[in-house]
Amino acid sequence: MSHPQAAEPPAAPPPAADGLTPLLEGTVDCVRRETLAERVARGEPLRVKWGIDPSAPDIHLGHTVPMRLLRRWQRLGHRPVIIIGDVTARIGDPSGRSATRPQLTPAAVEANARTYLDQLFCVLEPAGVEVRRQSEWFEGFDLQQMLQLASAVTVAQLLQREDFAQRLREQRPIGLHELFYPLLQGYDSIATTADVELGGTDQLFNLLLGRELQAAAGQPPQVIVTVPLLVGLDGHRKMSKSLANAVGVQAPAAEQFGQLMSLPDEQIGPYLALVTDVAPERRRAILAGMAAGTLNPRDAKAEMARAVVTAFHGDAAARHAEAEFTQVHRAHQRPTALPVAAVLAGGPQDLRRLLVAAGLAGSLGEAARLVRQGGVRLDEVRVDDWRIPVAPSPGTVLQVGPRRFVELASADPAALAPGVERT
RNA sequence: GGGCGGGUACCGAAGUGGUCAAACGGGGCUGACUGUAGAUCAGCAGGCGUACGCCUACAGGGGUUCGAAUCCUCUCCCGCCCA
Repeated sequence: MSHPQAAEPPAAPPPAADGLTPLLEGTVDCVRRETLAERVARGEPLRVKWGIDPSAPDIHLGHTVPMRLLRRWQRLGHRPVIIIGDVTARIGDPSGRSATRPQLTPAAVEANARTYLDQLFCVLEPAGVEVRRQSEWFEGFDLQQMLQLASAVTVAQLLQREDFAQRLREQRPIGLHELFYPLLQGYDSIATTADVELGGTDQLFNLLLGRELQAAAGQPPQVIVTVPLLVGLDGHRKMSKSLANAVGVQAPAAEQFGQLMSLPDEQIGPYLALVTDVAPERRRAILAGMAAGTLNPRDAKAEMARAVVTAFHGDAAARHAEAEFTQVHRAHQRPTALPVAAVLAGGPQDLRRLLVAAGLAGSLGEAARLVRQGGVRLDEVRVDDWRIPVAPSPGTVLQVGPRRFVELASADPAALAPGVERT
């Protein structure tokens, strides 16, 4: 990553003589704070733009950092203008990436865009939100308009962007289409007459370019507000679906809880600040407790995880997820509900084939390896030789590793043993 | 159009005729330990066959050779320099 952003909770903002604290608390940069202060002082409801590319099916926790800020503005009387980047998603935002992204097909983008609409309102309140798609204005864009847009900036200007500059330096490819990304995003601000645009700190370049394009189009340039980037579960890189370090807002409660528990301890503070509503005093108490050694980081992390899961699934589901987690990972017991695999033939079977059929191994070789390494259990009893066929009865629990469980059932539906619970 | 350097497993990257199913790092997985799916330590890691073995794989095609990721050739793709 070219510019890893420590997602430290930002320092307390300066005393808010201009009354902007409620709008800017927890943010990183604000470009043209004076402009913002004036307009807010006049009581103007502002059009606050935030864009998201439907480049993956799920919105994740990282997206919710700007979304939560947007919600705050919304509650203070401003209008969220959400841009679904159904055109830029086909380019793939190269921000902060060191490689060209694969381009998505329009159909894939469309499918993702649909799922986003629901997910947005996991955080935002629907009333008064303006949701727009880029295709509304780019569908009819002609070459003339494209060239005119492109003439507003220079190549040198675009190449200042750190990820482009870095790739150029390292002699790695930069697709010409990628240079258009900031232009398109900037044009969105013109099309929606944005007064303010929010984004992660990695978006600063794009956001600033939006100001220039607006000015060139005769519009007052938008105010820019950036928020810290949320570090992913690996504890180092920005949360991103493609880095497989993301927590989906629609993931099941148990999965979210477990993923959050795998977060490195140093990120507990940033997560509390960025993706929970835990009060600042409580946050400080938690961090102080960990520093003093009086609070087990595991418990602090569990509190954070519970707060996050509660926001998406409610209190009961969050408590249940925590209880299950404790049961499986601390007490090393099976979870209360298990997936059922109808794979039993009724006689002795090759354990490897059972594992593959139950979806616990990808190949016979992998299955053999899991058994050899001692990772396979039948009803809690380790089985370490796959060459001896096994004949488990329906209801037996097949386990791989510490956290993958499957309840075995007969492959023949007619022979389903009575009393076997199907889920 | 010319010159040069590249394309290796999920990712990055070694290897430049046999001992290569391919070093090393990351990611993944298993075990031990534990405060968790965290940290640390150990190990595993193409597919099929219950050892020996076979098949597929080092951008793609063709070739040389007893034998090729490695040599030749054509094609495709990427980067740099020159035009």
